[in-house]
Amino acid sequence: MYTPPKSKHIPQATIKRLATYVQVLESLQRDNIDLVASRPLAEACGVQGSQVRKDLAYFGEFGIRGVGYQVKNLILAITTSLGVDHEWPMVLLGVGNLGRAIINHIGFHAHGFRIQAIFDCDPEKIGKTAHGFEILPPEALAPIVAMHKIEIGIVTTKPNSAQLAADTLVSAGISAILNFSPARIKVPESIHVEYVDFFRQLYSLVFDIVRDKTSVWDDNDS
Amino acid sequence: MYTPPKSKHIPQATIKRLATYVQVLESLQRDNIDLVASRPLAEACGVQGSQVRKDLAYFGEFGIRGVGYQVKNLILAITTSLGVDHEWPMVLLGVGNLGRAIINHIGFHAHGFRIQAIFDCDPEKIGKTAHGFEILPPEALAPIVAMHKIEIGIVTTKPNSAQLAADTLVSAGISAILNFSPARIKVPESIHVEYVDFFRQLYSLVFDIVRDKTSVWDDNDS
DNA sequence: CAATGTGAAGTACTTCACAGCC
DNA sequence: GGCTGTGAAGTACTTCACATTG
Repeated sequence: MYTPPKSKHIPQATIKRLATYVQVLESLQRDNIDLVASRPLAEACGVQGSQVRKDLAYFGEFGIRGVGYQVKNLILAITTSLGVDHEWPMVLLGVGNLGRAIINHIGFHAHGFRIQAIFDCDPEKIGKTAHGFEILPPEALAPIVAMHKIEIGIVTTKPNSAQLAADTLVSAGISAILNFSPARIKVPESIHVEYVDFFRQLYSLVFDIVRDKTSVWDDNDS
Repeated sequence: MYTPPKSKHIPQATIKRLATYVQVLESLQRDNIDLVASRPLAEACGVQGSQVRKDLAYFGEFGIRGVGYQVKNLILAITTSLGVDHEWPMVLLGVGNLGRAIINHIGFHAHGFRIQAIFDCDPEKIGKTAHGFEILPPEALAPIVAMHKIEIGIVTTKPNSAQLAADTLVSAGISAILNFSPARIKVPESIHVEYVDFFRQLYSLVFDIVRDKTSVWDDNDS
């Protein structure tokens, strides 16, 4: 059951961190730890204790003063607050290497993100199967989205097909897109898009490495 | 050749955006566009024009007033500033589905990120090949890292092996880790880590979808 | 008495607005 | 005339510090 958040605006950064908290809490659960304070939880996530408490406070009071948080309770509180406490069927467009890896990604299923059907434009691929799914043509998308009330579409096409895939998803009635292709896409205001682009992170790592090296050389004047 | 940045501190967010700018600039280049102003570039990246100009200003003056930026020039200026204008050899630990997809990921090679060798702990896998690479045992890591002066390691193991993989990389002398496994890892201060975790983004999409729905119901009082 | 929940203070990032230049 | 480069103003997020409570 969904409980509305206490506060009106919640930072994007908070939502992303909450996902991390769940990840760490689940690993604590596997180790049979059922109580945790904000500080150790925060440390495992690479943030401050006060950050954890503030993030949670946007949604309610889930802790016990002087004690901490019950792991099981807190996982449920966060997943319920975010809306990830039930199944989310999804469709995937673009059955290349990356697409196949995503289809097979075990973690999805365990967290309620279930791929319902997969699609590709390539006539060579249509009709064949990948990890037990029949590869369908784009025309088959809209009825499946409607029938299963699917709201999330995954794009794993090559960059030059990403916009077409996005357009197809939008006209099929999807409301959010997870884009793995290294291309920006244009969609109506009302559609939510997230980009999974590890080049951003690789660039960031390289910059950090280079910065480290140069700061060793010139640690003299300003 | 590397030019040091004009300013001392540069926001992480700026670095990540610069990677996006390069991506969009490269697609402009493919369309034979060789001049672009901050505004249209910014729109394609989903940010403000002033943001683009400020981000670039951290590193120098690359534009022509009244005109805009030369696409080719700007790509070079950004890649040089970040240190991604030359090859970065990498190693990969964990040859499962995801690992194989990453090895085969064509974009890496095109951007100078070259996988040099791949490793796995599973005796069943060691000695076999994946996409033309022989799967090596962890013991072989340190000498290869040293020989090729490798600084970046990719972790694509299952979550319960991620810490072991990270420890192996650190003791082999790596200085940055790109972690695809859905587990937090502990490393010394001096090691840079970036997490590629699309659950964060999926959670964020779900929250946006749910928020949209509820805000339609209660658009009355505060 | 230990750890939460939270206003208030601090910091970091973004946008504005316009002078400077092509 | 149009667009860059940039201080100054604004906004958003993070951390502090402490009153509160099991």
